[in-house]
Amino acid sequence: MRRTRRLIQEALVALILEKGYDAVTVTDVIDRADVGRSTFYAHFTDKQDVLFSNIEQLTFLHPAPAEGAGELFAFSRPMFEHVREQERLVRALMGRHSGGLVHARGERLLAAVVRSELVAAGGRESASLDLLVICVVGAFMGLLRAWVDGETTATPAELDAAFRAAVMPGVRAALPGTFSPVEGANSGGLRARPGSGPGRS
Amino acid sequence: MRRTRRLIQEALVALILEKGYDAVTVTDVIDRADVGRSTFYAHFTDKQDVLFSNIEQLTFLHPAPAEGAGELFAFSRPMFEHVREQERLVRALMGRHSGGLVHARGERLLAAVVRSELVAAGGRESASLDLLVICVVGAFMGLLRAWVDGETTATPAELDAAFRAAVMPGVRAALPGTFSPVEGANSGGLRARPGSGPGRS
DNA sequence: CCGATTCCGAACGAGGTGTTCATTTAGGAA
DNA sequence: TTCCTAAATGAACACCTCGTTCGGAATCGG
Repeated sequence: MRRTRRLIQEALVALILEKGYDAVTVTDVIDRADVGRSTFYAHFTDKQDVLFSNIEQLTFLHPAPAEGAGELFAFSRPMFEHVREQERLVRALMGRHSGGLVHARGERLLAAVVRSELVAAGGRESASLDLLVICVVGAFMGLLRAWVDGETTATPAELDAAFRAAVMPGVRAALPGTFSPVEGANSGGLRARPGSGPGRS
Repeated sequence: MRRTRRLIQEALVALILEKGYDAVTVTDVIDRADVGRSTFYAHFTDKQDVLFSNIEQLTFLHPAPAEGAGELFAFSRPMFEHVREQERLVRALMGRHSGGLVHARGERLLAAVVRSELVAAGGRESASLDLLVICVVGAFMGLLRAWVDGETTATPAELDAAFRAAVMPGVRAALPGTFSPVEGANSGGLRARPGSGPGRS
C-alpha cells in the first residue's frame, strides 16, 4: 500500500530531525512507523533508499515555471521561499547531518537548472562555464545548508539578496551580451535590483 | 606511541580511498594497521575521531600568512596547489564519500580565513558579510569537491581562475574602499547597506 | 464465503562495536 | 644487567544492527 510507504518516509524524516541521519536505525524507523520489519524491506532496500524517495517530493528542486527570458536566476528567491514551507523535510534532507549522497543529488539537480539558465542567457557551453556553474551552485547550497542548520537567521529575501550580490557580478562578467557589461555606475551592490523591469513578457 | 597513531591514521586514509568512508569498519582499520583492537580504542574514540585527527594535518586549511595588503584571496591558488600535493589525503577527507561532519569542519576553518581576509580588506562585520563569506566558501568548496571527485579535470591554475572570476566581482562590489584599479570610477557607489543589514526582526 | 494480496512479528546468522582483562613487549633508570 | 613502568596485544564478552526467512493474521475485491 501507499500508506505504508508514506508512514515509513515520515517516520524517517521525523527521526532524522531528532537524532541525525547517521544515528537513525532501520529498527527505529519501523518502530516509529509501527510497521513490520519485513514490510520495510518489502518497500525499500535500505535507509538511504527511503531518503532518496523523499527527494522527489522536494518541489523546490524541480523548478520552475519556465520564466523564460526574465530575470536571471529567478529560481533563487522562490526556492528559498519554498524551502521555508517545506522546512521540516528540507532540514532533514539537506542539513549537514544528512547523508552526503543526498547533497550530491540535490546539487546535481540544481546544477542542471543553473546551467540551462546560463546557456539560455547566452553563455557558451565550455569547461569554464561548468566551473562557473559549480561556483554558483556551491554558493547557493552553502547558504541553504547554513540556513537549515541554523547558522543564520536571515529571511528568504535576505538570503536571496546575499546570493545575488555574491554571484551576479561574476556571472554578468562571464556572460557576453547582457546589457551593462561593466558600466560601473553601480556594480550590483547588495540591494541592487535596478529596473528589474519585466520587460515585455 | 606516536607511531601507532600514525599507522592507524594512514590505514584509515588508505581504506577510505579504496572503499569510501562509510564502508570502512574499525575492524578493517586495525587489520590494515596491524594493531590490536584495544590499542585502537586506547588512542581514538571511534572512526570519526581518526578522521578529525587527520584534518589538522591538512596544511592547506591552515594557511598561509603572507597576506596584509597583498592580493585579496591570495590563499586560493596555493590552496589548490597544496591540495594536489596532498591529493590522497584530501580525496579521502573532502570527497563526497567522506562524512558530512568533516566537510563542516573544513568549511568552518576556511570560513574563518575568508572572513578575516575580508575584514582586513575593509569589510564591515555584519550579517551580510557573513552571508558573503558563506557564498565564497561554498563556491570554493564546490570546486574542491568537484575536483577531488573527478568531476572536472581542470588544473589548479584553472580552478583558481574560475574561483576568482566567479566571486571576485561580487566581493569587490561588497567592499567599500577597495582600490579599484580599473572600474574604480564609482568607488563610492557601493553604499548598498540597506538599513542596518539583515537583522531579522 | 473465498482467494489473493499485503502486512506482521518472531527468529536467525552474519557482522560490527566498544569494553575488559590477563599477558606480553619495549624503554628507561638505577 | 636488572627492575619497573607504561604501552601494546589479542582473545573473549555482551550488545546492537542488518537483511532474510517463514508461518500466520489481516484486509480487500469478488
